[in-house]
Amino acid sequence: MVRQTSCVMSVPTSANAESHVPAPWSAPYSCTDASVVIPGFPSRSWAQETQPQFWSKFQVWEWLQQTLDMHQIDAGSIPFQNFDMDGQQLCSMSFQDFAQAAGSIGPLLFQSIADLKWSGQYGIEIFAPLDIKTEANEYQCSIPPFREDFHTWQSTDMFDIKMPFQPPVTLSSPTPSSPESKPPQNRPATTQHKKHNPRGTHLWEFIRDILLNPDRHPGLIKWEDRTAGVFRFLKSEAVAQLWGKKKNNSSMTYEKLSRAMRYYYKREILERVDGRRLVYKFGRNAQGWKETDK
DNA sequence: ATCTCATTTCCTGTTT
DNA sequence: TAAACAGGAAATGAGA
Repeated sequence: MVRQTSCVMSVPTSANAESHVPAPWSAPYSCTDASVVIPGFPSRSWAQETQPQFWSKFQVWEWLQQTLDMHQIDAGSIPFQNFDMDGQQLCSMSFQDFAQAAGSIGPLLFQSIADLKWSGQYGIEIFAPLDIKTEANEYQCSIPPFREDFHTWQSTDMFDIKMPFQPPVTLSSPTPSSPESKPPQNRPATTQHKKHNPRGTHLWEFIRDILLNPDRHPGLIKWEDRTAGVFRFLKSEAVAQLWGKKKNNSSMTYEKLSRAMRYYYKREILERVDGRRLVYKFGRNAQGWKETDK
């Protein structure tokens, strides 16, 4: 019995700030208000959509994330907890408050909110990327082409292609594709060169490979801090579907994928990144992701 | 056949 | 309120 997954929202993305090639399946900001189009989609008033003073904490968080995305600012450079507030509180912040909360980025954020307040008041769409309905945008715009794309991947599985980091000679591990490899002395000779890796690629390697090949899957996952190994899912459900495709499992969801990701914390393949949704960090037992590993 | 491993599935509760 | 996060428990399936 397969539980049907409905359209699930991943973190809304601004236009792929990092990837120069726009995602073939996404025309994010050309999509119109999906609450009109999608039956059952929770409708919100226009004022609630556009005027920051109506935002929830979560929407404030979304705005923050997207504004940083837009300006290609490392999200780790500002303390998100300083913006743990709803839209009303946000709008009551002075220029100085922003400067205090976000340092040098404060003015930029202040300007962004000022623009939004103004555009909200007069009905002008200045901040197009702040489309709270990215969920619906993905439903409308992303999924169908995304599936088409699957067909192209089907025949040429990227993970069967030799990656720049793949050659074993470049890595210390005898089995570069396996994270948990222990020093060979503890393993029988027969298993030293062949890890228990029944399905070819582990999840964390799959994620890593997407990150290392952004042109192949633009807009799915992006580095937040390249050197520290911090990354963020932009299209969580799309990644899950891609993973499911690889595993021949059409019912894969981000919820299930994320459970597998959480198991990696204990094994130190991933480290927790607290307080930031859809953000993970490679741990000491993840290999092949560093720039120096190439 | 049995065991291990790496998920996958399902779940309840919590946080954002 | 929805989406994401946490993590327990059990199931699954492929390799050893």
